Amino acid sequence: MSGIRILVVDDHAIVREGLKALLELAEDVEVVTGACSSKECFELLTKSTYDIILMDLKMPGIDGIEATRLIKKVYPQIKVVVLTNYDDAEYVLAAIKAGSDGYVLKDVNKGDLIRIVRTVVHNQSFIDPEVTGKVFLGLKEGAKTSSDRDHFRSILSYRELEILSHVVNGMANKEIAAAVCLSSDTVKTHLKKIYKKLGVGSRSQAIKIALQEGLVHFSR
Amino acid sequence: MSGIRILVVDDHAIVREGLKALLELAEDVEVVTGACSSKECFELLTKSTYDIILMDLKMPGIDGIEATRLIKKVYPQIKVVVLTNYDDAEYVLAAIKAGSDGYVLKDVNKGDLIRIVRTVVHNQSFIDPEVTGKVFLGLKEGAKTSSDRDHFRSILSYRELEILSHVVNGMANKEIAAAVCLSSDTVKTHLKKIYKKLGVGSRSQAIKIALQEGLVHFSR
DNA sequence: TTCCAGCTACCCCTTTCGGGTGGTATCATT
DNA sequence: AATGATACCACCCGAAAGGGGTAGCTGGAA
Repeated sequence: MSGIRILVVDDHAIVREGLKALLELAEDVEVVTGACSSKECFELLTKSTYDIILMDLKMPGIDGIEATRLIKKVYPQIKVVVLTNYDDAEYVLAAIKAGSDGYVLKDVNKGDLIRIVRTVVHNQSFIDPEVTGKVFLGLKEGAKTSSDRDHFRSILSYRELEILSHVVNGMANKEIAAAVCLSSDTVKTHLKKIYKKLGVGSRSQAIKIALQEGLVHFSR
Repeated sequence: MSGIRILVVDDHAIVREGLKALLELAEDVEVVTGACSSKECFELLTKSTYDIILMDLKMPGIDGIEATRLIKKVYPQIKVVVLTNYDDAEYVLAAIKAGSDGYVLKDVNKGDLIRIVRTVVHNQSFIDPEVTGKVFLGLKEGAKTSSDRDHFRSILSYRELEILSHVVNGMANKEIAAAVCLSSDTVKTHLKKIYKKLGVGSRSQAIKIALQEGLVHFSR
């Protein structure tokens, strides 16, 4: 049988060429072609056929999600694996809804990547374990365009967010108490709840989550 | 004459392996090694020597600017080329101030990349034409840029930055001690110095400064 | 009505942090 | 030989933070 025909779509030449070099090390890979944009990708698809497409998300013009949707509409038999830096539930869900057959973070190692390509070509979809947790969280909260951010927003009360924002901005409990006119004991009580809700055990971990999820921001 | 010894520092295996595959196509390239972090980069530098380092900017822990500055401090003869997606004047300027010998965007094509490597190794610095315009613009816009950042960067030692990055990522002193193989008393000593240098009095304030000034980043 | 979530405040107790001081060792520079 | 910067370790002490629990007060939902 002939090998796997792969098309790499990424606006960075280094990633394209790098992936090409890597994937062609595998003996069952027949041809790897690169496209620098969704547009070029479509042009190539009219000229030749491929078994699988590795698709970047962030690209000038039509992005990877949109491109995936269009490809699966016209060529449903071609597998599309999204290969990206972003692990937000939003992106993963969007990619899946767009019909992609896989979602892999760019920090995958090369052996895994080749295995994943083979897996997907054999009609099994694949989602990077790094992101599955986030996806399930997002799905549980409403199966809409929900993200972790919405999740945490909905479980932290206004008062808690207020206090959390002061914590993020480097204030001590006593200072927070003065700022919001509470006893510092009450601030501590709120913080205990915040930590429990965020699943952390310290101020600095709470700060990390709060900033990563965009719950609060630095106030200059 | 022996070939050019290259070290690639990037947290993405694909980029590392890709660059390696690409660069080794050149006949005058002797060895290309990959490092996934600034930390690993420093470790490799103690074991072997390189002519040139291709350095990513955005990395967990100590970032590329910081790493460049520390490398040029200890090994001024090694060339450092920043290889990144970002074309902001700020980054370019920071890279230059940190002592880098080149600044190249990741969408460079492979032929150019190899030529640039040779150019830099022969003591000529190189800035991607794509970004030079922006830099001049940025310079004209106002020399106000981020002098604070440069200030802090230059006064924190490698060890201090390493510990600070763990703090930012939510670790307690005891955990940091275990992670970097120190006594927790030593970690505390370092932290006291860090606070003094940053002009803060607590962990959370240090986190805020560190993130705002871009001294360290979250590691996923 | 009852029930619950949110907000407030206090208790006790342990661990962690931060400041201060002291010391040793290394290395490059002076 | 001396100096300064860096890294390392140790002790003390008081302050801050964190974990547990209890409890009164609201207002809205079941």
